[in-house]
Amino acid sequence: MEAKKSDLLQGTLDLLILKTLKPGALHGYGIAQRILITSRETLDVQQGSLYPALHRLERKGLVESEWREGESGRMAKFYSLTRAGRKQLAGELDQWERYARSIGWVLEG
Amino acid sequence: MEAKKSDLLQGTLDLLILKTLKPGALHGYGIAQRILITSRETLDVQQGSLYPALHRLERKGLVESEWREGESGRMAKFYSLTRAGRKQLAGELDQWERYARSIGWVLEG
DNA sequence: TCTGCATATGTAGTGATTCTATGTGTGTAG
DNA sequence: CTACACACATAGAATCACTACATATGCAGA
Repeated sequence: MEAKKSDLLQGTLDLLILKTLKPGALHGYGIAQRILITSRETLDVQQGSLYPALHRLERKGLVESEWREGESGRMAKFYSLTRAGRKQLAGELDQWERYARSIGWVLEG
Repeated sequence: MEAKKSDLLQGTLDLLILKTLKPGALHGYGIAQRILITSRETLDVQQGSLYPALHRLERKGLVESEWREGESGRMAKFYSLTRAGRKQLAGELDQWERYARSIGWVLEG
């Protein structure tokens, strides 16, 4: 119903998630927090975007999940990269760089 | 039916078009050519994306159009930026830069 | 001549993805 | 005992780029 001021560009969320999982497993909530921090409070991933994205990535075999107890003593679903996920991350990193460079050329052009 | 490997990230097409129109009026086909050239053959805007985008921008009052004879002696619809369009362009340029920087932080983080 | 190609505009339908809004439940601090 | 941060999830709406298709013109070459 509302303005849909799309915080994230479509297609970049997967990249952010995969990159955030690279150092090690994290639960969904933690992924969003990590992205918020590393982006210096500029990228706030909404829960309604995050969880569907994680399920999508899992369905594609890029991440896998496991329920474990977190540091807070609470159960949470920890996601980690699969081998395919690491490969996908490398590809998406490259894609992003090439894309940003292309846009840059047009904006300077 | 097909893989939907989305050449362009959603939301960046308007920016590319507005930027391309900044130096002066161009017809749709010419805009796509210009983007292809300035992006060094990396961004190929499809017709099915281009024309809806132009109509969208016109409906929003960011560009205006006029049928004129082109250099080829053929009639074509020339688009040019409105004042609102120039303002929008400035905003989108800024947004893109901030967004790309944010992504960069996460990817380095 | 006529055949094809680059030019030029457009629509319909599909698919992918992010958003808002909402719902559930737990552990802890005041 | 009451908030609040944590933690997961889905439904529905909106946006937007893509494929595929339809139409038409001017010119070059066979």
